[in-house]
Amino acid sequence: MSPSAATPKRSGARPAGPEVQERLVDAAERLLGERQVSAITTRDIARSAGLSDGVLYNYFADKHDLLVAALLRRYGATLNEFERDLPAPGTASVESNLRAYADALFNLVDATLPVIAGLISEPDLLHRFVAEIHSEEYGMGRTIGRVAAYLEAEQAAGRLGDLDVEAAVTALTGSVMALGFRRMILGWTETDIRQHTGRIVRTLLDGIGP
Amino acid sequence: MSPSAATPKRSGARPAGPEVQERLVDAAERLLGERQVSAITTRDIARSAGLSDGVLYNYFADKHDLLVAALLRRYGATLNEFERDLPAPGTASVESNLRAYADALFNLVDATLPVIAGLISEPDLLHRFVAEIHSEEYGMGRTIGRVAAYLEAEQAAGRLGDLDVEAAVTALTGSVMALGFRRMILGWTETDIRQHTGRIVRTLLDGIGP
Amino acid sequence: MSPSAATPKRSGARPAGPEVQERLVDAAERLLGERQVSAITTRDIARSAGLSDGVLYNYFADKHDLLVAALLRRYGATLNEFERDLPAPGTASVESNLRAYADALFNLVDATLPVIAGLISEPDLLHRFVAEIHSEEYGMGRTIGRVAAYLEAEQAAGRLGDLDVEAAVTALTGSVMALGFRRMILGWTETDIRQHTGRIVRTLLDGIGP
Amino acid sequence: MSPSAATPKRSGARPAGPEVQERLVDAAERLLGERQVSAITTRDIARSAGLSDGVLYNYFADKHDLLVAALLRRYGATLNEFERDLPAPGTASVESNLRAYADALFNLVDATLPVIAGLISEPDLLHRFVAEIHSEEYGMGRTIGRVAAYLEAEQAAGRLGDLDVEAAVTALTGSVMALGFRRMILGWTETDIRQHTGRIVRTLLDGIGP
DNA sequence: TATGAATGAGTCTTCATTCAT
DNA sequence: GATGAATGAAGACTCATTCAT
Repeated sequence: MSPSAATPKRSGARPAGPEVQERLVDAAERLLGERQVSAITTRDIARSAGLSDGVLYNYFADKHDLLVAALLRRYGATLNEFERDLPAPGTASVESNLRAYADALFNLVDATLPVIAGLISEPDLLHRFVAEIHSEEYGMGRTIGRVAAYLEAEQAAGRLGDLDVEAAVTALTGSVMALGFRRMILGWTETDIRQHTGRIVRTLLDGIGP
Repeated sequence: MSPSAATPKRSGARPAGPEVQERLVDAAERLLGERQVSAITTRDIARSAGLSDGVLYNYFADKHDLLVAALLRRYGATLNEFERDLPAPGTASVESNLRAYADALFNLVDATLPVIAGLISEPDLLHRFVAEIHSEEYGMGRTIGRVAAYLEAEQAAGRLGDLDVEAAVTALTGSVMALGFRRMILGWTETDIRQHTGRIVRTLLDGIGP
Repeated sequence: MSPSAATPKRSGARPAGPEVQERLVDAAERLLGERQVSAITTRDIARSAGLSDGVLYNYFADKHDLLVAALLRRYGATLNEFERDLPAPGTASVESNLRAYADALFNLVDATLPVIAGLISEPDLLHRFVAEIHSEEYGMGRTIGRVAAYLEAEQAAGRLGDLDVEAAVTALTGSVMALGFRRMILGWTETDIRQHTGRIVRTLLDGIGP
Repeated sequence: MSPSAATPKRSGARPAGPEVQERLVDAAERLLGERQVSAITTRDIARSAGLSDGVLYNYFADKHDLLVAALLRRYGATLNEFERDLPAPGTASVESNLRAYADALFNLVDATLPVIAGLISEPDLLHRFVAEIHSEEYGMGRTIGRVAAYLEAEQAAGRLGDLDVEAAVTALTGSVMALGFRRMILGWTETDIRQHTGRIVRTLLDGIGP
């Protein structure tokens, strides 16, 4: 006969390990990786954190508040991941470096897009998230900054032409976003994607003019 | 006999004007422009159409069925809008033409992105929509096809270099998508955008290589 | 996109064939044979009769009224079926005759039980049906009467002992009802049943006393 | 966050008394005695238990789950009732013992029939109930087993003839079921019934053969 | 401070019944 | 008389949030 009535089991010891607040964010972050924001319930989070349904309200104003925290951490981690192993200007060839950048950007987009997308259907959440992101040093700016810095360095080193850095960054990141959408909506595979990034980098380098 | 027993209280006149089915789609489409898919309830639609709660089920299998219809119409209209006034190959300059294409693509993205994004958190709806879109002559293919056709024509006419059409299309549409996101998330204005498309087109034409 | 809006198609000619009332009852009776009473909607009936949703209310007070009519007809037909081919007293052997009666009773029960059962969950319907049945010459009485008459005749002819006819009838019909339940709930097959009726008849004839 | 947003308005004291789960089953069981299964709504149960609409889902998978629990308890109680005070083989006279059995069986049938009948129009519920019943030691088998055991013992003791136990059990239980139907449908009184059981037992003992 | 049972508004969906045409 | 679109009450179920313990 289903669940059963749980008699308040005062388990004596308080939950060991990391702070409750952190465990909640951990759990939320984990769930964020598994399903859509809108499919995550407060109970899911509590269960996943091994905590009770109500604690959440001792540390966060409401569900969204917790979710924003998790979103932020998740995004930060993804960003760190992105920044690891980016090739330095001047090394190898510009083309292979740009390909590495494109691949890294794709990973970033691939990890971020579903979350952003999920957020869009929760306007309130989205707003809080964006506000939070701007007040921190996260944000589009940071990513874009890295790409821009690389391009500028290569340009200074004469390995690139006289370019409009901002536009070039937009073109590169945008192309990669388009691929992310195709993967999400049309079901493209990693191989489809990887092959495409190479061609995009070539096209950007050569230009399409006569 | 369970669920029913509602006496239709004829509230004066029978709802005049366009067919009910159409009014429902109208209402849904209108709401789609105002809020996220997930925030639209069947009651909202009925109220907004000036009809009763249940009508919807006389014309559509379920809520999603109606929503897909609205989505399709909205998307179709946007697509038609996009295709109107695209410059013909060979006319004016390639650069100004590409700028026109970029602007049109931005409008398309700007109108579509929020919807697509909203759909992502409703897998069922997304699937039905994508299926429907592919079975019609809508779809990414149609847009991309137009851009590709233009590029090929200009290339054949010698007004463009020896380009990788598919990659070029991805770069162009992707860049525009990136702008769409900035508008959506960072609140960029139309002017910010318009100015940027010009620079992107230039960059694509010239390439960033040395 | 689902059903579609039907513009009132005044089809000119009025529905040909039997009276509308009768066609409704026909349809209802047909559906009664296919599903539970509670799963039959007025729309189902109208569709099945090839008539419009509303006509029903021109001939019957409400849905139940129509259903009772259908139930009555169905029951009457089943009863006629039962009475056809019953062996006459004095022919063949008493045992084979009783077996024939038992089989016929089983068919009656098998056809009636699900309907009765379905009715039980619609108290209102059940009451109207029972009232109607009593005011007609249908009813348990008629069936029981036939069995009783047979037993009395055989008894008068000396082919049966000095029996309590009413109790004997109850035992026979009841046994058969028990089989009906087993079929319905435990999924017994016709063969299981047929074999059992023979043993029951034997037992009734011989008695279980020492 | 779509569906929710209800502020738990603590209506004074937390519901005192027995466990909530039990109160729900109590309420459901009570309602089962008052109306047909199909006429019981989740809200009815909650109201009747003095609890809020949603609690039910904290303890049961769905409405049917709760209903099956109530059904099971009701049936179990009825079964225990039945088994209490059944005469032992060898005591008193076989006839009076059989009459005691018949009366007990009638009580069982009288309490069970409406429920079983009600279940028939709820196939899903019926299946879950039957499955549950078979997996336990309830079930037709248990009742039938008791009657069969009695008959076999008396037969071994020479107080009954050489009988077909299974058929005899069917005849006895069936007769009693027939009485149950008459009570339910024709409104027979307890006295009508009691008098009839005696005659049925006599008839079964003596047989109707010449 | 943590617990987790209880709350109840809100969601989608069904269908008997009415009535303008 | 016949049509069938429209009505809207009612049903099962979900889940963010509160608060006595």
